[in-house]
Amino acid sequence: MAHPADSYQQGNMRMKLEYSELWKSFHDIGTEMVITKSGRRMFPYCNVSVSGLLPYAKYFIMVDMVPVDNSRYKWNNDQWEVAGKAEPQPPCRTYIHPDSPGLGSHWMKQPISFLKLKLTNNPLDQRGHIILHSMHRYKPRFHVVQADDLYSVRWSVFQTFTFSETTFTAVTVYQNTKITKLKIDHNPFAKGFREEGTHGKRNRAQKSQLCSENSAKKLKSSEKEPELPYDPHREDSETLTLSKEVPMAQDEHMSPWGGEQEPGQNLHSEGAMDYTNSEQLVPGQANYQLQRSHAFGKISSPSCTDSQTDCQGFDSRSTDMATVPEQELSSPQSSMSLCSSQRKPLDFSMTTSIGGCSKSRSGLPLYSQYNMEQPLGHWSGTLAGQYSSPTYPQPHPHPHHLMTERSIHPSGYHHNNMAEWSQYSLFSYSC
DNA sequence: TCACCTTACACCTTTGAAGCGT
DNA sequence: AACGCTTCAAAGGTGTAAGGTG
Repeated sequence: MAHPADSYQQGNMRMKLEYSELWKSFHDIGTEMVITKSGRRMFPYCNVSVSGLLPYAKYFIMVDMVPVDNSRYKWNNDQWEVAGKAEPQPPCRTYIHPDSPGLGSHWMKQPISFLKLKLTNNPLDQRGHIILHSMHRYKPRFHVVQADDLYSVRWSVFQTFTFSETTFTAVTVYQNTKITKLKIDHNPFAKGFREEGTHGKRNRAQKSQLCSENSAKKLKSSEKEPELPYDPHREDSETLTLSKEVPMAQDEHMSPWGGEQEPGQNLHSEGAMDYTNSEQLVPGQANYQLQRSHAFGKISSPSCTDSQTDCQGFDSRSTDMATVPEQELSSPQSSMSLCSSQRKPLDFSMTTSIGGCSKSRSGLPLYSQYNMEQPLGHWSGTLAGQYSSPTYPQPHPHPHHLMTERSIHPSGYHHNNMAEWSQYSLFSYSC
């Protein structure tokens, strides 16, 4: 009988997307996320729960956005259609959860909220927001890295998870009115636009009256309706009360995302990847296990967070992991393969971190970053932006907070050729 | 002309400090 | 003094609409 700790050593890391029913309801229509110059939060926002971490080990939890294809889109005749080739990708930025590095027990205690993650279309952004192109499609990618500090992150194993229902089109103005309505209905900040109350903006007189009404409402706060899933401080994972209010997810083939792109067109097409990478520094076996929260279209119970049945919801229709052969999913180290096997880096914003290089058993360098004394100014701020901003606490005292830029290469953590890698660190690189 | 973007705005929630009572 | 609760104002998150840009 295996020791309980063995399960951790075997890499039973799992990730579950919270509010997946809400995500699906958006996904069925074609999720759009507004991006602004000053940065805009996502709604629905990314909220995941993880399990299988070592309780007393430290982890970084990170998110980046990867393009789902190489196309630019336009909204025409009530549907999205390809409008040409994608623009060169802006500097890839990785949002590190401000609790990082945190103990495994901390991360597993409650769902991990990325509420404060912001998206921007400003390539000169200095606040560390994730830079995207409008009218392009992206998918959030979650990384779990066991590391004590930022310095050691680069040598660590990346467990990467994606959820197909989180795919979205970045827009500056909503294109699909159904999305607008769905956002208004579910986002408390947009309550003022709900039809149940008033229609659109009120004049000042109405506002004055409203203030009085609000005061009265506060006195009756105990009668307040339960709000939709928003509270970032909620410690339980009872997000599923929501499922009563969200339309049942439709089959994937009904989704506006479906059928528009072939796997082969996807720059990140995992299906074309090489999963035989054996050169990674993996301290132990690391299974890539995509955690599905529910079977498709199935309303799960609030208590299913850690249930076994919850772990069986893998559905080839509803997850991008369908592009990965199942045997690959269960093979050791395949989690890194997902990243490392991407032969064409999409983009890499330069780094000022000190050089680092890990070596495989064969002696080949794996993942390295090179010095740049002077970062390109408009690119600075990715990681340091998080740390230097008063919004984000400094998670760990480390000299490398002095870094002005440190972006995780979106396409991988494995390069055999150091010279090849180093050139990425000089300029933004697009394939 | 058109598609897309920026900006200002009204309306809303969240947050945290101040005040008060126990 | 410490704690908990309430109140209130400021900060910040929303979608909308008008105007700007290429």
